Amino acid sequence: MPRVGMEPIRREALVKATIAEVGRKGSLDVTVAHIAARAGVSSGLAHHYFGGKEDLIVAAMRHIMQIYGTAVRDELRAAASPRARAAGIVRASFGPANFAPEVVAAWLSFYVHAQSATGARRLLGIYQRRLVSNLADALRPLAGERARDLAETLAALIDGLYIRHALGDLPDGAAASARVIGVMDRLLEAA
Amino acid sequence: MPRVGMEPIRREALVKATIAEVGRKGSLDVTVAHIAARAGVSSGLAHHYFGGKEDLIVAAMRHIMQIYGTAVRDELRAAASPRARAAGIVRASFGPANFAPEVVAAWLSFYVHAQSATGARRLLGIYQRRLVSNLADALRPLAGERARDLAETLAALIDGLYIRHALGDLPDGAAASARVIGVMDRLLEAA
Amino acid sequence: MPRVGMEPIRREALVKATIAEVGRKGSLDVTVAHIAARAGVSSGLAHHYFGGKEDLIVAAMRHIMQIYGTAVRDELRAAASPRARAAGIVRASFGPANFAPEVVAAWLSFYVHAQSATGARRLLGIYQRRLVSNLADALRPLAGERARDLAETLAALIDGLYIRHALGDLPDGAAASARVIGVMDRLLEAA
Amino acid sequence: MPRVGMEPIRREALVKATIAEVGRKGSLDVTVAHIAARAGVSSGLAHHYFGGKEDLIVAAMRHIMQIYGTAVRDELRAAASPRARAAGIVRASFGPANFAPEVVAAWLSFYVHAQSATGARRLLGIYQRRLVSNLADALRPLAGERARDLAETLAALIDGLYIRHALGDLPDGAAASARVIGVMDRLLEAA
DNA sequence: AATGAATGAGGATTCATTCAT
DNA sequence: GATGAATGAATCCTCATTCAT
Repeated sequence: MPRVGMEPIRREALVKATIAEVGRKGSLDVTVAHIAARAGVSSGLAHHYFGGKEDLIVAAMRHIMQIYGTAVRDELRAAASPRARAAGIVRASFGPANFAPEVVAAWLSFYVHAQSATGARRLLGIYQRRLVSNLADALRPLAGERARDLAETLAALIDGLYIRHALGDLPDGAAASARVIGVMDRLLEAA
Repeated sequence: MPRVGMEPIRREALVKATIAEVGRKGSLDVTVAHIAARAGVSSGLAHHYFGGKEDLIVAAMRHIMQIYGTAVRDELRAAASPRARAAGIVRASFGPANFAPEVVAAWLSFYVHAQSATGARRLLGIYQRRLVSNLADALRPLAGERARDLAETLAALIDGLYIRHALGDLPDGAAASARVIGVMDRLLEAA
Repeated sequence: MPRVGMEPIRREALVKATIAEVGRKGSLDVTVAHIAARAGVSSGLAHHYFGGKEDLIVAAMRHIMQIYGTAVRDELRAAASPRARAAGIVRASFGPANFAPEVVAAWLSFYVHAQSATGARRLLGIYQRRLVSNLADALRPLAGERARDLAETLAALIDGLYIRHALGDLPDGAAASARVIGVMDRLLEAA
Repeated sequence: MPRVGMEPIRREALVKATIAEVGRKGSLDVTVAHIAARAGVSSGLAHHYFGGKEDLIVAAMRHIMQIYGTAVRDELRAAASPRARAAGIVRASFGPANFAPEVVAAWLSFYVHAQSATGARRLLGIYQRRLVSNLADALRPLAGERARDLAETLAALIDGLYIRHALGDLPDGAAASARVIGVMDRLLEAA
């Protein structure tokens, strides 16, 4: 029963279904048919709106990154000091929206996918550079020219905790945040 | 022309071909036929020896982990102090055998695969726990009961640098080692 | 913005778009969506007016045949002698309206389609019989009872030159006409 | 039940099944599954041996052309005079192997396909040029420098009669041959 | 009159796996 | 010990067609 103005609704439903499906399966070996079914539409519609599976994947990545970007912005807005800004970025990385098991699983799948797909790689590169430069900007007042180096270390640590979370290791986002912030504090003191 | 005693030779060739192929492609979307061709045998033989693709994948993971295990043991044998032992483990992680681009790419693929395949997950769990306990053991004389926590942090940092390397970020293994060891030293001082 | 009296306009636009699209592609593997887009309407409208793709194809064939029929009538009207009448029919076959590359490509596609579609076959049969009887009528004063046979030969020759034109062989319509008329003259003399 | 040395047998069976299927349907809208079923194998095998549908089509064209080429060679070998050579080529074109309804239908489909597929077009170009030059060579002793022109006319006439046969017009190959040879004779006299 | 949302059947293609030799 | 012939399930994608608005 076609109604007008459905496009944005369908697109969003499909993107969310993609993330959910990839997250549940823990890999990109997911069929368009399943995604479409989960979104409550036919597989044909997924192709109609996105052109193909790859585009759907990329759209899902973009969506996940947008969620993360929003979380970062919210944390930054609420932060009063440089340290609070850095800590906020870390907390955003492990916030509920980002650190839900299926989202983490999807993230990890996208990382691997980026190794072979150009579009995905570009997208991920943007995210990674932004994470590092956000962190470096926040740390500059505290660490000066060491800020960049510190930011890179923290970014890597965040990614590493993500991986381990995806494989079922770590307890929760709060613990992960605390660990990264703890390391940050000690590395700042060590200067 | 079949000859006797070929089994171990074929098995190794297939395992190495699997790693090479997965590393080159950057994903497990690799055909048994390609792997077999690279190993110079028929695809039927791969099944004959390994039972199926999944088992071949697991064997390849095991092989990569053995290489890593050997590198760690070599480093530990040569180390004189607790700090040298910890640093050795880190260096083993980023040594040439482990940090070759295709090996890193394969590692990452295996990580994702472990999200959905039980056998792979179990194997990876063993590796991760061993890495952490190796590190913790080495650090105990220096950090006491904080050793475990520190080891977990360093393990996550190592994994994070791996990921970023896989996506083309970091320069080389030496730099990665230096970064981790630097963080380790400062965290030890901070106590 | 729907307006009244649009039907004939839409129909013609769709028919012309069909010919153009089939001609461009060189086959009936053309989507209704493409045709509709070229005609500046939605694909739904094409079905609304024609019922289905097949009917659209048949309408396009009919249109092409009408163009040809008009060209023949014009030539016949201007012809003074029997020979001029026959030559006129030939010239009409290779006139600009019929011998444009895309029209020739469409013709050929329709020929093949007629092998499997009844409606198309019937339509094409009408055209072929008319071509032959037009030619035979024109030639009767010159060739008597041999007229029919001669007409069949010339009709086949015309079709053959069409095919070769469609595949990029022949220079232009004038040369094709000249060739057929030359053959005709010699066959008439040979009596 | 795999046996060794099946490849040539399967290839031929698939090629013949392709011609039969295309001929029966009168178009290239034929599924690989149907072709494979007719050849008594799975659809996967068709891809295994030919790579894809298009390659299968091209192989079928090549096969049809080889049959024709053989028929021409046989006729030429048996011909004593220039005229007999030319007549032989014509007869080969309408011989039983070439003029069977399904073969003619396949030919016509290939003609159309050649409009859009490069490989098919190239192949058909070779056939067409060979037909013309074979004819021209045969006619040279009789028609001198008019041989080429005459050959082109006869080639077009042959193609035209093929089309009309495909659409159910003409009685049989003998009649078609007689018509072409008759035209040839009269055009030769007319010099 | 016209749209475009939506479907779903159908088809090419890939590939792990099996098995006779 | 080794091959490669063969299968068939699985999946992506296309597209004619329908229908509510």
